Amino acid sequence: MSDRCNFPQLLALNGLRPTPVRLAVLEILGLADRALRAGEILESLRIRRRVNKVTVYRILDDFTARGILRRINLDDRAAHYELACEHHPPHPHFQCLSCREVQCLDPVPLSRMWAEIQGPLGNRADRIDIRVAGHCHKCREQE
Amino acid sequence: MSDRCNFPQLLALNGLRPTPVRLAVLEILGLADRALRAGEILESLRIRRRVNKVTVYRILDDFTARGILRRINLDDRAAHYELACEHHPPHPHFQCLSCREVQCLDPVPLSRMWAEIQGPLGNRADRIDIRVAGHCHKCREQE
DNA sequence: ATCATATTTCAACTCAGTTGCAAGATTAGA
DNA sequence: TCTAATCTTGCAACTGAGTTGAAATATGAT
Repeated sequence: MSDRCNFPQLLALNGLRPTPVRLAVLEILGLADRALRAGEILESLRIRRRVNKVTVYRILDDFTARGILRRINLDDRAAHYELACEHHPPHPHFQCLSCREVQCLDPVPLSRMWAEIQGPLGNRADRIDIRVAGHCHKCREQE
Repeated sequence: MSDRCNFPQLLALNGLRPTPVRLAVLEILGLADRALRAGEILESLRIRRRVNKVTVYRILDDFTARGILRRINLDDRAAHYELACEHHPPHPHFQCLSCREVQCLDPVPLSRMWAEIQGPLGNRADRIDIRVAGHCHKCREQE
């Protein structure tokens, strides 16, 4: 992802200054192969620089409101975040009930999903979050 | 639901005593037409009797672990709970982004959903939570 | 009735996030 | 350049939701 998105430009398009913390948040999420918790992002940031958690929470909220990030709610108490650029469309998440690890699954078009669900006539679906809870192949082997 | 489930029997099947708090939790959820937050359940309980929140959290955790209840995570921070008896199978939830109201949608079989998603080979899906965010017909009319 | 176990309570705590306001950085205008 | 307005970050203190450990109470079995 990070190799495909121009983060300074992305920020400029949103009228935001390319500050070190903002860029670092995007880079960390760009390099991750899974959705990260705010705490994980904060930890990564602190390896490089001194950052306050409030700053990170505010950046994450702001980015989510602008559609730069997607916030996903898994079973854990903490929300997870991932990039929401065109190279990374919405997709289901798989969470293993043994090791708690999160995997991103292939995207399913919203229209097909909405047809499958047969949502109430007149309602409009803007987003469909799908969370699969189960057991990953690694944990299943160990049983 | 409540007219179809025998709560004392349900508890007995799970080796649990039919205590007033446990029964009241089930009755409250049985009468609700939507998933409730722990706080809402606690509030309802306190109309009838003096109950400690820890008791309620422990009962909700225990019931969820035993499969008597389902815990669902919507966009709000607090988890929501609903009865998980055979008369009330898992189903997608629709949450309106304008009025925040939650609607229960018709159930979709797990196997069909898992096939649709094409989850990774070797992984086993135990549960699929689907949350649709959008705009309900009532709010769309007002636009 | 006595004892073991199950259930509920209490106080204190954690974790994830939020608030208000101060301090520092950046940009635009005089 | 200096200054003011604005944007961004930091700090301390707080909230809401849930958890912990241990004590108190209730219930069931003998």
